[in-house]
Amino acid sequence: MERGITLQAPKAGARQELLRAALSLIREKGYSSTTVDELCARAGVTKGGFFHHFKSKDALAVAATNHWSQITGAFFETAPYHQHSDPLDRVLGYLDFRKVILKGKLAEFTCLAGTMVQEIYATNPNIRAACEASISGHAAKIEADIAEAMKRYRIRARWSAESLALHTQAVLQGAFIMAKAKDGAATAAASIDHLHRYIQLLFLPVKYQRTEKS
Amino acid sequence: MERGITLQAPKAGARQELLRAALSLIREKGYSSTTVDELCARAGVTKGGFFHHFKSKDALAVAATNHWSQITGAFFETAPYHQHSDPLDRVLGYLDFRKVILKGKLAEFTCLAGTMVQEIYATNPNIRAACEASISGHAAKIEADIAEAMKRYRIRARWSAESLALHTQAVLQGAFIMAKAKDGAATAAASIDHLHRYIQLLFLPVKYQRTEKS
DNA sequence: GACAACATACCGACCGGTTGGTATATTGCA
DNA sequence: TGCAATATACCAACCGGTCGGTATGTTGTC
Repeated sequence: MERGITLQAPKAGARQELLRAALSLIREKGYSSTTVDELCARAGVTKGGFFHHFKSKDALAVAATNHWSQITGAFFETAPYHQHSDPLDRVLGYLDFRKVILKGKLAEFTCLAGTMVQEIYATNPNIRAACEASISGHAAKIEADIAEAMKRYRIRARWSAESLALHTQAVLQGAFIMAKAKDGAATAAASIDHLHRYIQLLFLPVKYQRTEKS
Repeated sequence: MERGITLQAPKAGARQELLRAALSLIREKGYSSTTVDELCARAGVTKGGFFHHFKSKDALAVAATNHWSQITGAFFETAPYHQHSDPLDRVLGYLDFRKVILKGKLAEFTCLAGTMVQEIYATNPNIRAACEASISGHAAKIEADIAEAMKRYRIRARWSAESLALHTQAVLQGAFIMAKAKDGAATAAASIDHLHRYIQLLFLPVKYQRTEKS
């Protein structure tokens, strides 16, 4: 009896709530300056609950990164740019979409994996591997569209679909750093524009090149 | 009396040695997980020495970032690509040079400001400002060459020299993240290649476009 | 269907070690 | 003598992690 009214209830279970807390806190202040107590407080979970679900703070980081891959995977999967039949339009539409996303606080559009890997690449192989999987996994989705576009437009070039896909991720990660340094997304948006223009130039048939004033 | 043999002596003074230690340690493991004791140990300085020269760990971070700006400023100032008389060659030569630099351990070619800003952008305005100044200051050098190249080749475009210069920095910062995630510089080098190709495409006169198979 | 046995989820006080920082010598040079 | 530079000893707060314990299922057995 007394079903009990749970104050600041972990609606989705303590584990899910801890993962959610990890995503926001780590994106705000990085991994190592995020404390377990902070994570517990934001998740509405006690310390005992934390270590019941995760054997260490590092283990949570790995789980949070995998969770991040899932969340973002689903997010981009349902994004509107997938409707284009032309694969090149999908690639360019992806970039447009990423530009539209640059709204609100920095921690809301920034990448968990890119933020974390900077701090832990040399000290925590497990987290690093999870970050690598997250970034490469996302790049693979774009790579598929790029490869299809190369086939359709009969592009034979020195660069590969894979390297261009990874380059898009590098530009985005770099754009996030610039946004953090400049405390605003304007430079990041401009960088995405440059990348957009680059890909257009790579795919534009010769006869059309330069006609639109770069 | 007892002059004492100073083991691992700070040859260049404690302050300089602490700055040097900060550059290497922060690039290896990030800012917040670098401890004052570690910094002292690597610099061969005691804790009292540390707080004699810097009033806090944060103050050291600001000083180290400014020191970083100086070091890198001097380093690129004397790099060989400045010898080109054509400003576009200097811009492209800069990128070639950055690619050549990608040697050794990750912490040896990675950017201090880009690494640190990710962790502290929301929590430490002073350090963030120092990082911003470092990155923007470096970009300004490249911007000058880009602007000169635009004038010489009579480029009138939607993008500005400033935005392209900042884009080069975004690409480099992103490339560093990819290098850390992938634990190797190959992807970073490929990304610089893409940027190199982009700038060539932007500046290539119409008649030559596409003849070199992108 | 009752009850013992076990598993899962969660709690919060507590621990040993670490952290950034301070207080207080000691040294060496102008 | 005076002052900058360096060293030693120490602190209080904080950190990740442990531990004994409770409440609530779930399962197997007769």
